[in-house]
Amino acid sequence: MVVTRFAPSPTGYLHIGGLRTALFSYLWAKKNGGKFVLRIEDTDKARNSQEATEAILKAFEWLGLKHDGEIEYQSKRDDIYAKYIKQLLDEGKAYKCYMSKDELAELRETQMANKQRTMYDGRYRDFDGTPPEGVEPVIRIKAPQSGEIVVHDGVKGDISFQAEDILDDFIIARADGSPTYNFVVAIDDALMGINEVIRGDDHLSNTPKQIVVYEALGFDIPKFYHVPMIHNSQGKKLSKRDGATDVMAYKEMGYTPQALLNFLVRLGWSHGDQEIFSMDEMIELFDPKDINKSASIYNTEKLDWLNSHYIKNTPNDELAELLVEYGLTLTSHDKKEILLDALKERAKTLKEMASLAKEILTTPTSYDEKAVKKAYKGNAIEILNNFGAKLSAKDEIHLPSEYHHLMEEVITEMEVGFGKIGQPLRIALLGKMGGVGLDIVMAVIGKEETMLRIANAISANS
RNA sequence: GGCCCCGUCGUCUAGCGGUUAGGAUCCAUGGUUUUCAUCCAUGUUACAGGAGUUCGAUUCUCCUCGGGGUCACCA
Repeated sequence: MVVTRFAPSPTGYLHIGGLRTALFSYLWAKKNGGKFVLRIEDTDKARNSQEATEAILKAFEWLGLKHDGEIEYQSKRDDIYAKYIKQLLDEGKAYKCYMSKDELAELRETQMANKQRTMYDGRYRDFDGTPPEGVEPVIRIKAPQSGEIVVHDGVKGDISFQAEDILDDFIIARADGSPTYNFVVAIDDALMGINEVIRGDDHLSNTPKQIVVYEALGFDIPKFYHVPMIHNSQGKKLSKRDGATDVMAYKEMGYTPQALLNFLVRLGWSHGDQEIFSMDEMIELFDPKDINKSASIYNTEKLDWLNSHYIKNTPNDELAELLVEYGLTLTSHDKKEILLDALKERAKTLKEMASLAKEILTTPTSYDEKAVKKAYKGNAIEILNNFGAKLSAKDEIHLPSEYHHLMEEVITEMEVGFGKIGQPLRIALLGKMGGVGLDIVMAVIGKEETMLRIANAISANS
């Protein structure tokens, strides 16, 4: 069975990059009928927060990503880590190092001055004398000092590291006894049965260290897939400084989960020329072997396109429900079908859609000056009056086509072009140029409101 | 700086020795539209550079250049 995981550290909101690896992991587990584990890596007490964990969960909920089983918290697993630390100590695979932080810093400076690589010199590796007073030791693991470590990566291929280039006896437990990252990930992944690790390739250089832990403990090494980073427009790793990286900000901006997920799945992964993927298709077609080797630059042009695509293809009932979040309640509006049909063709986001709807539904209180100047000349008022009179005479009028017909009657009778009625009427109804078809606007707001707006405009602009 | 990874249109990407280098997005133009948008059509734009290997390289190898990641008692 394929078991994947997403293992964020709760230091902030869920960001775009994390979501993408989470999505990949999720899809791969689902495709294989496996499990997708969510593990909160909260070993750094100073930087973690409960709110951050909740923010991540909230984002998952919005996107419809469900983890399998209970959420695992590393902070609750101290005794497990302690057990393995003791085991390594007993087996002589790890040891106590009494070097102080100051000494370490000093060593590092010397090495830097000599242009050597900075690494622990192993001075306590085989120490059996009397430990210095007043220093709480850290625990270091005995890492191989020579030889080759090969990471079999499903995205990048086999990558080999020379132990002497990158390894030293790294710390697995701090002076206060708490275990460190590279130690606990390996243990957790092994114990939780995670056999396919999909994560950002910023972890690639950590992997040899984790392999050292796997081997010291005799655990099976999982299959790794290191996904290239998402870069900002400067070509650097995407960070919080780059603006909208918080997943929930996309909800606020009016993007749908589908669009965001579809956008993200295509960032660094592809399936031929296909651009649109439903969740089912993603699950069916996703395969980490098709993940790109190179980093991609984050750019929301395509997200906008996808979002409008999904808005166009969302049933109106569903749209009406989604729009409530954006301050638009029209579940009981009798013309909501007409309104939504017109709006979904032009809005790029749900937020935009809501504000467009509000513009239509609200009686204009002011008129765009330039547009008025242009439209209210000649016999514009006369035309409006004519139209108003014809509308007033109608007992029953509901459909856009009926309003359209009425407009046609006016232009035929007065021998003018469509623009002669369209422009002044548009300003009367909406206060400005541009926007939804007038017949639709009138059908949505109804006869009374239409007549009111025409009267308002005539008195304000004649 | 050491180590590691990467390099096809502006962007997301297809390509896996022989293609007029394809699609999408963006942009531009035209058509449709009372307006704006949608929609449709058309168009501009790419194999980082240099050596090899080969009958033939975007594709394989090496070098250069460029970009990125990582080097913590953070995760």
